[in-house]
Amino acid sequence: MPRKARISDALVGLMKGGERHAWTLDELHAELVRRGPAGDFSSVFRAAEKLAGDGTIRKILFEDGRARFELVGAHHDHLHCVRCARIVPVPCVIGQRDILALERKTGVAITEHHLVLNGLCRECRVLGTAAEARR
Amino acid sequence: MPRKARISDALVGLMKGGERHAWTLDELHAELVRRGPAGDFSSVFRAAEKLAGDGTIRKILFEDGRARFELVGAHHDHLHCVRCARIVPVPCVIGQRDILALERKTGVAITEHHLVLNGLCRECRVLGTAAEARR
DNA sequence: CTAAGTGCAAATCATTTGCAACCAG
DNA sequence: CTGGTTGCAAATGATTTGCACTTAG
Repeated sequence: MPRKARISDALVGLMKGGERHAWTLDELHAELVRRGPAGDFSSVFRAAEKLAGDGTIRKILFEDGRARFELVGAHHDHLHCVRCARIVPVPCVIGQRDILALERKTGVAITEHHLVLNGLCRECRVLGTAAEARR
Repeated sequence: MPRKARISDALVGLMKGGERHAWTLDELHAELVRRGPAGDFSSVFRAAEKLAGDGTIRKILFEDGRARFELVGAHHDHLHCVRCARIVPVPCVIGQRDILALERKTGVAITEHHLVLNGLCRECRVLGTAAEARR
């Protein structure tokens, strides 16, 4: 192994910090610049891609068209807060039973799922009303 | 209302044709060119955006990073076939009960969801094996 | 007339790639 | 040395926008 993967390590560090659950490349890069290790955007991109290849982190695409990265861990789904745009992990609401029933009914074979719930996170729910969120 | 929205009409026609469930802009444009009305790509884009604004169609983003448009109708979820890349509508497996339980448990407020199942559509399941799909 | 619809070219946005410079083992 | 890592610049790919032109009402 030649040269230390300073950016990769920093990324994992950030993500383990728990300040956010899912990070865009911009957020990762900005935070790296702010916190010190700096680094070029493309290096952040490559480090993230590599970590995703390793299986250390996972890349997910949301409706806003930007990819986000999160640490790989127990399966969970995501709430995309329409107010603060933050991604919040929530326990999975889809049962294996539901999947099996669907496979039987439709003839498809399912290997994984990706559920995004849109709404308000706990913090924003307190600040705004549900009606406001629908605007 | 000045001038007839020839492209918009053609798009709705295509989508009602049912040849596909969800269309990328490229697919819509290509089909328009092939079938006759032709039209510029940006016009297709604008017509689709407008229809989406109307509520006639819906825009969805998938993991491959391209937006797709589908007619608005009864709620359903989507199977993204990992073999033929086609989007297939499937009945929704998420119960209102599950959502309510999640809201109560986590304190979030959910207004809608977007579930993508990855796997094999019925046709591809016959051609390939599930093992092949996991590669 | 007049405003929505259209075409063409150019701009944007987020990513992705090419390539030369670097450096721990 | 060597091959993974980095920075900088330039290329992509999909989408979006600016602007002048067209045409149904």
